[in-house]
Amino acid sequence: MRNAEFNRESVLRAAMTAFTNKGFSKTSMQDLTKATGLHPGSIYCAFNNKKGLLMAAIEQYQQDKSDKFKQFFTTQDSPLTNLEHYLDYIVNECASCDPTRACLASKSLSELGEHDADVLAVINAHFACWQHNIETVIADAKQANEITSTDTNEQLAQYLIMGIFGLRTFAYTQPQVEKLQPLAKRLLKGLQQ
Amino acid sequence: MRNAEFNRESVLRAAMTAFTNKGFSKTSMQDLTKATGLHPGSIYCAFNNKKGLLMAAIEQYQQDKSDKFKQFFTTQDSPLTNLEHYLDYIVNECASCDPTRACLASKSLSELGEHDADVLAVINAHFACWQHNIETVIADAKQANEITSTDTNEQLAQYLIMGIFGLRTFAYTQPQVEKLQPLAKRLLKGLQQ
DNA sequence: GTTGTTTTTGAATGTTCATTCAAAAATGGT
DNA sequence: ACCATTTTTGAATGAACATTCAAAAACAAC
Repeated sequence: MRNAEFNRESVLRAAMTAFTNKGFSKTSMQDLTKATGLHPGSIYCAFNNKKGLLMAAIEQYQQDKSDKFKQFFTTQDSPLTNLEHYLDYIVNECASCDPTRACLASKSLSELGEHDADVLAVINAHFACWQHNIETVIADAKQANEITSTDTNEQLAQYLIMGIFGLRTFAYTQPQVEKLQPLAKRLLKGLQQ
Repeated sequence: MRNAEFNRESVLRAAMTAFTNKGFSKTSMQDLTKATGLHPGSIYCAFNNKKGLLMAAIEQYQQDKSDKFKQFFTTQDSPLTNLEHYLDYIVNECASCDPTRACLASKSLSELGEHDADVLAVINAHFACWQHNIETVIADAKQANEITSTDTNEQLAQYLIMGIFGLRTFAYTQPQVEKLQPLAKRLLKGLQQ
């Protein structure tokens, strides 16, 4: 017996960054060995192949994003206030020049989702987790009478997810905070109808 | 002197489909020669290289989409009715299994936009054209008192574009019409606030 | 019909890439 | 301390790829 030397999480976060930067195809194994500090053989031993590393990275991404999400919604403020702060955070993320501002899941979905069922499954799991987290927040907001819509939590959560998808794509072409902010505000208002 | 034998538009539409299917990186020159019917040398003679063919294809895409758009808004119905029909069309497109349901511009943006200024310029031109077309429609709708918002046409157009971006991405993961339809309706309602 | 120019053809080129593998090193169990 | 097992190492492999190029064919102009 012998345990792997490397730290799995930090390797996966390095891979996450690399994949988010260049996309799956354009990220070479050489890029990945450089980013993770692992030699090719180690990567293949631990993750099977390049695709396996991507899938593991997306799973880590899900975990990290879910943790971050919950940070925003375990405060003493009201659900809707938290949601505003969450959207502010996303707007600033979109407007930043940090290469990690892109969503690894959306990017991988666009690149591979239609042609690779394995990757699609991991991505769908991520979005299902996200949707579930949002549904919980919406339920809380309804209970607090901050949302009075008669639509299901599922529908409202999907609307918000759609909006954030759109915000992210929009920001690729026009990343100015002063343009993104009003879009986010209008999105939030849409929850109330 | 000698004129090229091939029909430029149909070659570009074939390339469009190929690129939309697999993305830029995964579409090989072999794929492209098969799809277009041109030999490698001819492609390089006419478009410089693979990237040149992509850019020309995106320009053709802009033309085709703009034409299609205008079809929807040269009717005897009111602007807002036309807009509804337009969104219905997009919803059905998103829900279909046609590989061309993806947007070549968004897909290329996600894959190359951050790393290639040439491609980004062509994509930005496409979206600017689209935004301009939508602004015109919104101006018409305001004039017909179908939209009373005090926001600028630009802001409202950007909101709609963001929404359609989001709808498209959302449809990758949940392509059922019955889920997309309500999202589109809510999007339209958002124009009125 | 001849000439000059351009396109077409498709095999050849050289690079880049994901993956493999066998040897070496490291570790946990006893 | 020793064995069994696993990981690490990094050069080697073979396939896939974008691009080039020189010869051939097609055309327009006259």
